[in-house]
Amino acid sequence: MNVINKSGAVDCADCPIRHRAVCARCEADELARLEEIKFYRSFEAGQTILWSNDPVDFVGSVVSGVASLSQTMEDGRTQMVGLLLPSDFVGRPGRTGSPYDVTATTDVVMCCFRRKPFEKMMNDTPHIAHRLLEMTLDELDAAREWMLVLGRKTAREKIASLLSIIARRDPSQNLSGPKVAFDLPLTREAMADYLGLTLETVSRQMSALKRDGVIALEGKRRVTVPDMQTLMAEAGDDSDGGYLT
Amino acid sequence: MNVINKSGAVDCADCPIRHRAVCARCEADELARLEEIKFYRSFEAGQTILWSNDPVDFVGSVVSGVASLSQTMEDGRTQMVGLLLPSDFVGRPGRTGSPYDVTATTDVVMCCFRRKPFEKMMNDTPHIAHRLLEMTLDELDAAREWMLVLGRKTAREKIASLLSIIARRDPSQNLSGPKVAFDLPLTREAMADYLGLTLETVSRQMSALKRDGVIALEGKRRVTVPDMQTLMAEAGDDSDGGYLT
DNA sequence: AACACACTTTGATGCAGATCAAGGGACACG
DNA sequence: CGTGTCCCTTGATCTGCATCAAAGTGTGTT
Repeated sequence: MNVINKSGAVDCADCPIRHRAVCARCEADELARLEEIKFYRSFEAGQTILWSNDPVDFVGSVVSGVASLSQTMEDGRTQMVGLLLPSDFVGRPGRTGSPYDVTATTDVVMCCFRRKPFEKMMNDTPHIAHRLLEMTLDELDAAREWMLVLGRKTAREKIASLLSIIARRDPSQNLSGPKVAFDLPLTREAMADYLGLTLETVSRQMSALKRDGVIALEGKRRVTVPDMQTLMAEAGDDSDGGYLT
Repeated sequence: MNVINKSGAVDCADCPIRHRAVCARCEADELARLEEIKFYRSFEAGQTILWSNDPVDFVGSVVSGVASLSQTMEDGRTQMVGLLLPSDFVGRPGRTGSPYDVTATTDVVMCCFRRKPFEKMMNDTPHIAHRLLEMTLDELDAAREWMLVLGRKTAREKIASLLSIIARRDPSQNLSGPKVAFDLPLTREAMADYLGLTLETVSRQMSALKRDGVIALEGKRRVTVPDMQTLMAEAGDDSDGGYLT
């Protein structure tokens, strides 16, 4: 089912997510302890990383790629409830399973820790627990921002909001100029599941934003945003970055 | 604007939320330190507890009553993003403001801690930080469950979901029998803001659930649920409590 | 008792997005 | 080279909820 990453053990010091993941605050000796309980796993695009309520014996961080958390009702309606980008954490210390399905939407590499020793370390060292609290509070804020999108925004605003978020979190951006370009890591259907729409509506609104010059498309996935301010205005967000009063 | 609670200092040992709030895990000496930095504040129904992005110098717990977190767009559309019941925590250590408006929906009493000393205590004693992490993870799960409601459920299912949640969290329930009764702490408009609907739709669906015998109403606010299983089926949730596989 | 005010209900109509349906482009594979 | 599989786009129609409008209920005030 899952392929052990061929690159094998990477030194934490060289890790691309070293300064943003749950281990960001760890000292050298703490990293050494983490190295002992860590292992890498790779997942191909489309693979399920874990099923809701299935017990698992690890927690971990996304090192590269994009994964998604989703919930499905009995009749098949599904809602994505989180997008996991590099450095995001998977699993909940103290629980043996996730209430959501976790799926790789692109190829994904994860840095996993065996659950029991990880929980022990959380109790021993405050750095990990503090960082996890900080990350969880950030995720809660993101989830609440998303509730506004789901509950009150129009289809066009929803699409613009999703594109803004992806653009903002894309590491390959130089945010100096207003112009921005990136690859969508999601199919139209995944976008629909994230936005509470149908894939047809997503497609139509993408076409509309393109027709209106808010975005440009090369192929299906490559998106260019000529002016980020315009996109954010379409999203219904505060016109500025939103941090000035 | 705000009235200091006449009851003055309550002994933590007698506090009604002692075992569920952020202080749940504290030892006697830690409680003593908290007592030194705590104070009570009361708010009347409808009062704003704090405005989004306004700096505040305290964090705290809801002791009694119900408050709500909400976000508002420039054009006035608003979405409630959290319901704060007794024991829930308000504020984020390390930040001076909340990104949401916090409003009292009923009369509310809060147990507040001055920010700086509280943050210091979080660093000194792991009990508070651990409890806060646990509570934040629970809130994140609740927010994600709500995303499914907002994104994928019909108006009728949304109403049934809200009623289920309020019934489940109401402390005055004996959950032995299938029959349950409670007072709605929310106006139709507040329900609409929570569910991403208009107040007219909320009213219509309440009437429909009543007509169909799923709920009974005495006055506008008192709700009786003859059979909790039926209500949960209407909410589109797994027929059981949802914890058996 | 009469009125004001806040909240709720109900009815009539319109529209955004869902649903149903068909077809197009890119890529893999025999 | 043809065929299958994914993914995406576009069109036609339908429908659930929003919107606009009016009237009902309960509570406090004078």
